[in-house]
Amino acid sequence: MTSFTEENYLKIIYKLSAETNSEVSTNAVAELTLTKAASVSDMLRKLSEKQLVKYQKYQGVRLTELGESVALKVIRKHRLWEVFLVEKLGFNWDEVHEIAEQLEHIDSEELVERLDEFLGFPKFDPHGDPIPDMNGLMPELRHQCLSEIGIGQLVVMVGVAEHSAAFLQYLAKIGLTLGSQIKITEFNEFDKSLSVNIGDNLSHFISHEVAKNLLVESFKH
Amino acid sequence: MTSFTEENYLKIIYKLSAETNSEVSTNAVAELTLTKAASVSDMLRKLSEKQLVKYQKYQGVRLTELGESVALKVIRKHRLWEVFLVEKLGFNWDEVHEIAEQLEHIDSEELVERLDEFLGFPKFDPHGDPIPDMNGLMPELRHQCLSEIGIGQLVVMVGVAEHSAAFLQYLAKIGLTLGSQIKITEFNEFDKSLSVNIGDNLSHFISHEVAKNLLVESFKH
DNA sequence: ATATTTTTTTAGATTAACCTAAAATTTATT
DNA sequence: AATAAATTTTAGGTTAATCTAAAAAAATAT
Repeated sequence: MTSFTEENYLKIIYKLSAETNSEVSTNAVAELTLTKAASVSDMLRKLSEKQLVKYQKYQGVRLTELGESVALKVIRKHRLWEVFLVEKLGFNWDEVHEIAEQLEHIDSEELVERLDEFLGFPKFDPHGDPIPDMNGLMPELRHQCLSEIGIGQLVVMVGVAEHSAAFLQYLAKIGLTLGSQIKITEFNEFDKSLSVNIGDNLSHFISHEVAKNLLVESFKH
Repeated sequence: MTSFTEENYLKIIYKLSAETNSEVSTNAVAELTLTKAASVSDMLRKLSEKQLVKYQKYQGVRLTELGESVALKVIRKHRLWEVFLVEKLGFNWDEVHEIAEQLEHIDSEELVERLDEFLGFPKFDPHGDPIPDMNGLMPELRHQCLSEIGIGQLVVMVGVAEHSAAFLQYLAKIGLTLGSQIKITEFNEFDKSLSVNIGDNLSHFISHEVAKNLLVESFKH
């Protein structure tokens, strides 16, 4: 029904319009699909014919309900496979993206639902990203960026807003993983950098750039 | 390096030449790839340029060492994923083929080796087919067809020579699975049909057609 | 040994997904 | 508001994998 390539376009349009909450530009799609704008134009016309997107020439694109449900199914598969790779096969969280990019296109509803059950119906993937259910419903999120948290507050790391292997490896190196407890001990006005306690003892310096990409929730005992 | 399609051709050429132990004909390949002979000719020329097969026009095709190693890697992945689907996700043995046909093309050595370990380094898939190791080495086989076994001998079912869902479901229905103990109690000359005891009690009629497709080993206590 | 049939290959098209270069449209700047 | 700049689309081409129809080679039968 939908090809590997079409699914990638839908997934990327979904992500871009989730960020901006409005029409997505041809160039933005071209950048993430690693193709040229001309190719994107072609594909948008085709996806539009298939009722997967709403597309007006020169006016950007957005997903239809149908397109969104396809995108969410791909995202569901991607995140479930990431859980499998980390929880069952012992991969690190910075090693699973490329493999999941392939696995997300395996076409079998039965497989997805059995995998979900096998994994214990996880609500979040190894990066803290929410896993939509079979109807495309996302678990509720109430995270904030670490950069928005005040001094003294105790929070728990629940996700990352940036997924590059380099960033993920850096976090692992300084002892930050999902579930880590963080308390801000110092805030430096001039560069917005932070000093934090990670867990009980480790004290660490965290740049604003990093803090912006750390998703946290207030600690619940 | 090798495309999805190329891998399928190599896999099919491997299977056909394992059966006949000689050059494989264009038509035979066309039948299994569900394409036309003309398409196969094209692809064989291409695979030949890539040193994956040895191909002389009008003289059939066989795999090179390189081609065989690619084919064996695909077969390894197919069979490991089948074990995963049955052992971990609870699929029946007649439901896994199509899904494994997709999973076998996922490209990650690391994934295959970790999956192998996760599954406990199985030597056979859910149909009793041998799983080549990472170097393409197959576990040794010493099975016979049930049709070659004499009256009174106690054997264990270790595989099937036919993989259709219909056949597999039939076996499940009469209580035959890998590991079943079988003793032939009667042989009927005129149609070569058998009466057998399955396990301790079940007595069953088995046609020659079915017996030919049941792989057994003599029972070891 | 020649003729017929079958198999295989070549020639020429098609489709999906991409490309470059040129044209059209929108956005930004004076 | 008119022009310049940026973005987007169209036009025309390429590649991988397929097809049909016709030609060539091999196998079979008289």
